[in-house]
Amino acid sequence: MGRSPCCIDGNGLKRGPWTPQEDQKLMAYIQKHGHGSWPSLPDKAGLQRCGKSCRLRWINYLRPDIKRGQFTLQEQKTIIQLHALLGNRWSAIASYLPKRTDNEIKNYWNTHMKKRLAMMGIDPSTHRPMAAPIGSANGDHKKVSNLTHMAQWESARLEAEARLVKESSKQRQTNQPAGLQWRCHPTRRVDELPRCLDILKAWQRLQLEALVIDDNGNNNNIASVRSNEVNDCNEGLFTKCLDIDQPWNMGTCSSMVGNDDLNLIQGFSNLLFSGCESEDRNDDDNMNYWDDIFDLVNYEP
DNA sequence: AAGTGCTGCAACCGCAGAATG
DNA sequence: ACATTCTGCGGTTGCAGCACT
Repeated sequence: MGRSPCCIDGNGLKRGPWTPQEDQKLMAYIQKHGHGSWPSLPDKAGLQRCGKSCRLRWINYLRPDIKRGQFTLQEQKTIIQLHALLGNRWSAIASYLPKRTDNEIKNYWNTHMKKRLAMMGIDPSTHRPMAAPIGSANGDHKKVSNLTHMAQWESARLEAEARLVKESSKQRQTNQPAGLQWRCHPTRRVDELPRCLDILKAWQRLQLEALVIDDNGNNNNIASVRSNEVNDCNEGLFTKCLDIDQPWNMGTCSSMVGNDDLNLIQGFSNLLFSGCESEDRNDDDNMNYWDDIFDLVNYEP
């Protein structure tokens, strides 16, 4: 049953790092003939490697449409968000990051992002606050409470994000021009980017800044202040969304985004929490939903 | 300069499911 | 229906290069 490993020791096949000559042979062959059947490729290409090794080398390194090097902030955000939604399904995550391979994303997650989230007191596997965040004293209830609210807000935001990703995916499947997720509105132009996205971006930027500073370990005080700002603002937003009678944390939120945007945030976050799942809605409902969003976007105090 | 420990990443391994005969 | 092969995936390992002592 099953099958034996294709690269067992002593079968004459080479293992370990690829040489430039081997890379050249593999690239030349695939560019001329395509990869075809991987198991038969090494013989045809004159390589002393197993097909599996050739496939891996091509997919993870030699393919011409691969982007290498530092992950951008946007890519890092996307990875965090998709990991929260999809878990360790690296190939699925990679499908949303053009030109990045699942192996590269997996490595990046394991070597960089897991540590950063852990430093923030967030469990990298569940994306929820850990019971005892690293660096905090026992019984630091205020911090844990903030993190809980942060996680709740993040969860709601991810839900919205997931919906947008889904819409975006549908869009791609119908061969319409790909692009930003907000283009899923049937009649809106690409350049009509919603202002409410700025709020989410501001939130994400603050969070990432705190993350980066935390990671360097050079300026933990600033990171702490930043995190608290974000948490306070999230707490205000979240409370407002859940209970309209709760006092709105005007001070902290206006310090972050300015008074002019408060109604915008209120409206947007209310929409996020107003049962905007589109599964059971028809096209008209969806159209109205997006119109509401864009009305908010165009809100001018 | 030499030794040691750590980090990042390319490559490997084993498994599951699809495809094929 | 079953055995075998192929493909793709996620977890893990090994090593080169770097930082530190």
